[in-house]
Amino acid sequence: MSRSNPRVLKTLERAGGFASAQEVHQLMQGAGERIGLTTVYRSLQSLVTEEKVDLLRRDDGEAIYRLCGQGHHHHLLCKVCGVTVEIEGGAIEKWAKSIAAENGFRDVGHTAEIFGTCSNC
Amino acid sequence: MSRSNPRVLKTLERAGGFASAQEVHQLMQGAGERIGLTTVYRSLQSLVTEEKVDLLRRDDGEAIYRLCGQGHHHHLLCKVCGVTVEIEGGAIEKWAKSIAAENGFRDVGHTAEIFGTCSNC
DNA sequence: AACGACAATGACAATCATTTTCATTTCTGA
DNA sequence: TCAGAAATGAAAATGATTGTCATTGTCGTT
Repeated sequence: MSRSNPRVLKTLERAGGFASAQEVHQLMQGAGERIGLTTVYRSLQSLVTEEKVDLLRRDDGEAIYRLCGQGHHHHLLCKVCGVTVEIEGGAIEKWAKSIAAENGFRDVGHTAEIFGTCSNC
Repeated sequence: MSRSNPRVLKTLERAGGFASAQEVHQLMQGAGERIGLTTVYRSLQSLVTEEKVDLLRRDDGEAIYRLCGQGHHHHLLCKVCGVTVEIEGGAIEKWAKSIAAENGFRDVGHTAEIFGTCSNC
């Protein structure tokens, strides 16, 4: 049931661990690999589900996929140059859990991102 | 040359200072205002340029617009029935500020959402 | 080898937010 | 009032992403 095509993962690595689905597809086509765009999308989705890859967004909303370390974390993003820093979210985890409990919610997840201007920009 | 229609800004305020272009448009239509989707988009773009409004992204890539300088809040969302609860984010504000400071970031903003299953579902 | 069940694939169509086009309407200043 | 600029919005275009579905590959069993 693992739809995460290893060739897609390889290509993402070759791309520097940071590319959009369309770019991964073009890279593979350019390298002579025969693969459909649909399959690239499906593989990337599986990789995200398996938490082997991170799903972020370009400024124009296009999805970009990035190799990342294991575990759940959050991002600090520079709006100017696009650099991202993975950060610990221990405080957030606790906050989300307690808020959810107060309101009787179950099976909770959360998202949190911080964005600003980094020291170089 | 100010294409930032004040009715759009008003509506964004009415929406709690946090909505997508499509939602703003629907709100205005629902309120009986005659306005085209194109104009809503153009107005929101201008508001972003004028830095009266912040442009963020939903998880699915849809653009969401947020009033700047506004004390904002966060949401607790039920994935089943869609009910949302506005929540206080004091802890998050502090967390975001300190993380940003540690990494030398300026002009920081953030997003945070919690989702799960509410007590009725 | 031949079969069947089922997962994987990909060409193509559909969806949906957003942008572009362009004709029409509204404003504004002389 | 009139001309030109700006604003508006309906409809078409765009582009990323998802859905459909027929075909192909894989694998365990006879």
